[in-house]
Amino acid sequence: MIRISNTMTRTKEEFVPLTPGEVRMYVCGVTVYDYSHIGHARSAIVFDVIRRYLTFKGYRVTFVKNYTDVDDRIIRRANEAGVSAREYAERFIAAEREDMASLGVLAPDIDPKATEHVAEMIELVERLVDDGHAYPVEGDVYFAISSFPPYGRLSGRNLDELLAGARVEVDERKRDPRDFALWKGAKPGEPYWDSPWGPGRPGWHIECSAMAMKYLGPSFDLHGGGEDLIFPHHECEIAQAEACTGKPFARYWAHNGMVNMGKEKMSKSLGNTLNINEMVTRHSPDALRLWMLGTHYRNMLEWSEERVVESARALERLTRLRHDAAAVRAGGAPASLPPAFAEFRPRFEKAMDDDFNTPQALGVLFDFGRGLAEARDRGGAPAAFVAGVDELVQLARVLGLFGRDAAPDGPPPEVQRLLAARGEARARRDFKRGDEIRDEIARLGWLVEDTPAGPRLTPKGR
RNA sequence: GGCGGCGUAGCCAAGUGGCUAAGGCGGAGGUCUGCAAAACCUCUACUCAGCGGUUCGAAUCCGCUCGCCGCCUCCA
Repeated sequence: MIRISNTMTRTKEEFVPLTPGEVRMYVCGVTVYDYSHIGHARSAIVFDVIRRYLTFKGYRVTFVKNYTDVDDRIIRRANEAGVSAREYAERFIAAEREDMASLGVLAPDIDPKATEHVAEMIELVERLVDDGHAYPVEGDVYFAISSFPPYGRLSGRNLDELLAGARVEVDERKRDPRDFALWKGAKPGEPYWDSPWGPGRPGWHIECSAMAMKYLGPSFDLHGGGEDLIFPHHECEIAQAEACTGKPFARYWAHNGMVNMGKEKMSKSLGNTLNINEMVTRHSPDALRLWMLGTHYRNMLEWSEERVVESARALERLTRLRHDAAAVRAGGAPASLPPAFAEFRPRFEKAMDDDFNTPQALGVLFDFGRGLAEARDRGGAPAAFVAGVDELVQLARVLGLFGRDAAPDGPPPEVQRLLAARGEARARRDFKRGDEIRDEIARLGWLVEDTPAGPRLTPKGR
């Protein structure tokens, strides 16, 4: 049984999908006006892991993640750059896809763009207007908050507090200052679509309601995103969707914590971001992922290059096991998982079942790793060791780690030649020469270690 | 001001009523080695921000205090 923290109820609840054996989930993607940063990476990795785990548990998962490709900032920056908004957005959509692939994040089943669903949004707005939930004013359309009493439930605020809040913008044309835009009339120089209210473009919130319902139906299982989207974005999504269909929108709401730079949230508006494309040149995707998953997804995570380096170091112990297993795999017949290693999968699942507790799940993996290393050093049954490593890798892959095969490239002939020469020198007990050759091999990028079974070559930086 | 969250070892971080307070990094000692590296073993929080309270029993529940963060505006 999977339990999940539901932002809507603020409790951990048993996860029961609407259709047995099937999960439909929607996650809010990025607004594509700049490169994606570490904060976006966290959200992506968190929901990637949730998706992978649900799949691992046997659910048929449909995963939708959108692109917001029309927005004030896209338009402004595209104008500055002298290209169309569409062209500008496409550039960053391509970059985002590359970034996600480089992080080992699985592509969504569907990744709809807002601009390709304007018709659905117009239809949704029309229905809201017809039903008295929305009203047009001079080419704009606003959602009438007073027509939807549950507004504020997700974020835990009541309508009076919102009014009292100092930062509600005053717009005389709105009936109520808390009303929000569903449709924005086009200003000169802006891209637009024709609508019953004149040329314009959709508001931000409406796109997610429209696309989620188009691909997942009026009611679906899990809606995710960063916790900074709870209000107003997700609140508005609910209002639009439920006012329109009269059906409950998402059953469970999951929100990931922010990545902080120092004490402050990393965000594009604060200008303190670290882009993914730069980070993946400095750190392996697995190190970044291990670092992120070492903190529960709902907690704040402070950026620290040192922590990532530590994670890379921790990872090496497990990576070593993979290499060692690969080295002996060729030898014997495959074995089934020995009983000594049977405890780890249930422990792993127990951790993950409890609101996707990746820090605890990783603890299990490291315990497993210790057990395997011990078995390896004891000698004995290599096939059992290999079977154990296979199990470990399977579990790690549920977290998106070890996506690439261990099969290392063999050492180049030059390195092999040097290794043989070193062996001869050492046999003569000419350790000085041996050490020189070891340094030479190191310069070629390979680490030499002497084990009871002979020298072992490992490519550096793995 | 309103709403939500956090404060656990040198650092990071699980644990949210009762076995020895996970795991990672770092540190100390040991085994192995020509040396090294790696690996393995042992040790590294009598204590969970502070103070009260509830309870047979609390890091875990309640209250207060202190410190920090997020949202209330675009934001993953």
